[in-house]
Amino acid sequence: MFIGEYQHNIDQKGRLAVPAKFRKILNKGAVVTKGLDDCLFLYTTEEWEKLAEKLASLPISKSNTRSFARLMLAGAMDVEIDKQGRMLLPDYLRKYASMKKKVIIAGLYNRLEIWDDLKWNKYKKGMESKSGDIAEALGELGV
Amino acid sequence: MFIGEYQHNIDQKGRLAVPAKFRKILNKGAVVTKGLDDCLFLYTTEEWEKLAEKLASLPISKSNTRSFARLMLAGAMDVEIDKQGRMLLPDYLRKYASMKKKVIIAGLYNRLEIWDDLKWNKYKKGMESKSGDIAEALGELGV
DNA sequence: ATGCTGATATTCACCAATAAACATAGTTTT
DNA sequence: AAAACTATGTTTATTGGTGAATATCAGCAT
Repeated sequence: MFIGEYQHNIDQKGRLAVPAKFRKILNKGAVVTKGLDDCLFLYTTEEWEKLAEKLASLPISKSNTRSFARLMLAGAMDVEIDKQGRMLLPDYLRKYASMKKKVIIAGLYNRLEIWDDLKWNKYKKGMESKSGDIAEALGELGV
Repeated sequence: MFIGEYQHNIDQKGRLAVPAKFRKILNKGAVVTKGLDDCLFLYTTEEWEKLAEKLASLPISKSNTRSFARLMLAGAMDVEIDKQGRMLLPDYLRKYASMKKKVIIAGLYNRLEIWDDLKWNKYKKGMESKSGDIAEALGELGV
């Protein structure tokens, strides 16, 4: 499904061109929402509905699951891909993820993540320095 | 499956010709990922799917599994073998493995590894001098 | 050796995707 | 109603990916 890392620009009107290879699948409908680590999550409508149900069924008694569900559910917005393959990112989401112009679109199998490019690169640097742990984790997954 | 060591060149557009004997099997689709020791891993789509499913099913609520999945999934890219037997390596992966032009393609049974030739030769030298220790370690594994 | 075959390397030309500027229609404001 | 603004759509230029053609090289057979 979604895979890879892509760099794209947001235009003056707040529109973002999605990588050409993902357009077909996203044309049926997509949902953007506030993600974790200051990025945005983008799901197909289908995937989103699965997730939304899970979120809605979380125990409302626990304060942290409650706020996590709120973040994702209340922050969500359905977006359309226009004829040129762009989607309009609402202002409040662009602000949430502190996006200026250059953004990174990252494929994470069942979702896309949209990052401000500076944040992405910082995050990645931090991660790659820990690659020793990764080797071990890979072992556990049977690679 | 994959076996042998081959030296190939990356062309101006970032394309790499894969050894002719592997084309047939890779034609169905392949995935390149960030490997260990600054090289790239190349899997058949089939092999990759197994891993990706596992990664995607990790809980997104935990910060370290989240970043691990990000690194592996976003770091991967699905590639196609064109009619001339070449595949396009995305910029960010070539940078990751610090590849210029000459690269080594090494068969490791269920995956291919792609190395910058300089790194490969350094690495190999280091290994060969340690081969005594390695032999002992193998003994412990019962080989 | 010579010529043949298949594989790799390199170059050029074309087409599709992206970025950016511009145009239009529909709303809101005064 | 006119001006300004917003959202959406269109056009163009540039970039980069894709395909085709040619050249080079190695292995093999005659």
